Amino acid sequence: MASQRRKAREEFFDRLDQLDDLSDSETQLDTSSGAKDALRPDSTRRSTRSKSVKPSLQKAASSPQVLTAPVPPVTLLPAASAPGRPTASLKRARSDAVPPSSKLKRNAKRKQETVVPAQALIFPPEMCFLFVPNRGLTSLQQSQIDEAEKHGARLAAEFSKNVTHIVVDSNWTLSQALEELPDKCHPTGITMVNWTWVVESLLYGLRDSDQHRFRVKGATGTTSLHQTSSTDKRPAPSTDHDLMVAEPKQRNVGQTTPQKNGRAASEADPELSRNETDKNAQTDDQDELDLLQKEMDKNDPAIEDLMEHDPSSKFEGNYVIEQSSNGNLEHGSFSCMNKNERNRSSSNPNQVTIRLLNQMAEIYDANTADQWRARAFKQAASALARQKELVATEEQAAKIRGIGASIAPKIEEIVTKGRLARLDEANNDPLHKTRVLFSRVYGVGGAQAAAWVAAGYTTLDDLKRYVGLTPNQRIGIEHFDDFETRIPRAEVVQHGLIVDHALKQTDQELKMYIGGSFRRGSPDSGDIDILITKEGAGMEQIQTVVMDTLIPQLKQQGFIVAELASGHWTDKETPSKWMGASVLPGQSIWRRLDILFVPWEELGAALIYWTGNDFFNRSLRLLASRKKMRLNQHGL
DNA sequence: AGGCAGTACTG
DNA sequence: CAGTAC
DNA sequence: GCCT
Repeated sequence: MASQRRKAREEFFDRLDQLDDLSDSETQLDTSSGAKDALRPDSTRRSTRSKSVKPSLQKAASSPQVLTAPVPPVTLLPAASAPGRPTASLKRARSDAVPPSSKLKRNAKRKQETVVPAQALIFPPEMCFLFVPNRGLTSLQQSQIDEAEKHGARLAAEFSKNVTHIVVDSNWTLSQALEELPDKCHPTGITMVNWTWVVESLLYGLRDSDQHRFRVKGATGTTSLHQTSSTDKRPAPSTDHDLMVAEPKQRNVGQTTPQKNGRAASEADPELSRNETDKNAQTDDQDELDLLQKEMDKNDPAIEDLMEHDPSSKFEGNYVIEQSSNGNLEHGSFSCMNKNERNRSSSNPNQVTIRLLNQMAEIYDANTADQWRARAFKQAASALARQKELVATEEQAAKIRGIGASIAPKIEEIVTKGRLARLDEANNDPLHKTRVLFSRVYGVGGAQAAAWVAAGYTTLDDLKRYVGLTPNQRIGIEHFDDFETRIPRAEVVQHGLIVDHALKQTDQELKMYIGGSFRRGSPDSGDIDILITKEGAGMEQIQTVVMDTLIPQLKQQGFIVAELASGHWTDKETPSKWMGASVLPGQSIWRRLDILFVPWEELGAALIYWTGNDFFNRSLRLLASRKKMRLNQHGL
């Protein structure tokens, strides 16, 4: 029995290995494949969590290390450099060597590494930074500069010929920055970047400075002030595949990624379905990012090495056998088996339809009894998001998986009339609208919203006066707009840095990962998910450190402004997460922050879960359950 | 007709 | 436990 | 509401 189960699990992983082949070294799929070895060893350990690690778990326990091995550890966020492209790293680990091509590059760094032991050189020695301003810095900025220095940054006290990079406070404009510089200085040929560039480089390795998000406010990118990035790329051309995250999605829009069976690919982002602002995302970054990607692929032979060493090929046989013995599990039924589909958001011709369908979903979502109908609308919308052509007729629509007899005509209606009667109907019903509004409050669902509407409340202000609010709901109302505002990627990084900074003061060995849509490469996120782990540590240990030290410290410094849920100890269970809100210094907008306590052995499963997206997770779990297994955030 | 992911936290 | 969130 |  036990061996059967093990075998079944092996097969499951073989399928995941197979996915490596389908996956495109970006987003969810490689996360799962990279994490799978960590996941593999034990599923029952939850009950034995506090016991010592069994020998069979060694692989799991060491897996993140293995993943990290080929790249120099980044001290600021040590773990960050590992699993971003787990597929790649895993493959490298399996072939037991750094690919020759990247060996060369890394050897070039060896010298400095001995000078700065245990530190990864991020900034090559020829770079010299002038920070603007360089006085009156916040302590956070100061610590970031220190960190940069530890990673090879040379700092200039004032402007000189040696300066290669001028790093400007992200809130400063170009003209403000220029005022800080000596009159005569005309920084031609000097790269001007904003603070984010340094921060992201610290986190993920040297970033290409020639990207929009690193541009100094008010700079036009092509001025003489903004040198091209070629000099940046030379010293460390391959840093990108050390990322813990996918690059922002839009970059690959131009790439064609043929589907296995003509059918559309993965489900859409939750972001996509929940928030249409996503869809207007930076078109202007696309070309740039696309070019960057091509450039990197071209410049980085390591990528080809990885392809050659692709281990998935050896599982081909298994895959075929399994398929024939499991006819039901037709490949196309599981979105988690599909390659990530890019080319959705901005360029999708079905945008209007998608938006309206998602509004339908939101309406049904506000009604607990209609959760499945809501789910169907969301899935239909995400199916449309994968279409490359406009779906205009009922017949076209009905052919798409996930769109059936009821939604298909609605799609035609939307395309021909530009509106959906059923939706207008709901929107014209004030009670309906109010219910939807209320259910958007954090801590309020369909049941509560309906009850309040029934009780005659009509506005959020009404609710504020209502005494029966839970503390969380009150926060949800007070910060209704805050929590609905998307968080730019750069700000997610800032939150991560602050947490990491506090973390390091507590225990150098604590590691953190930013998960969620950030990890999938989204240009913005709805909330911030931070996983905290430590080699060899169990849930209790992480929980204790975080709750006793980290959270209080972050509260004290005014970063954490609210606690929404922090769990409680029971006989058997250790709290596994903390949920709350944080604010960046000098800002006022509250952000939803989740901190997850991840036992070292569960890192693989946790990364799968907390990278998502939702549809991917649900699909993968469904697949597991069809195979008589269960997948959750702790393991398989 | 029955399933649709699986778990954690609050009150 | 129901409701809510992830 | 869709799929099996």
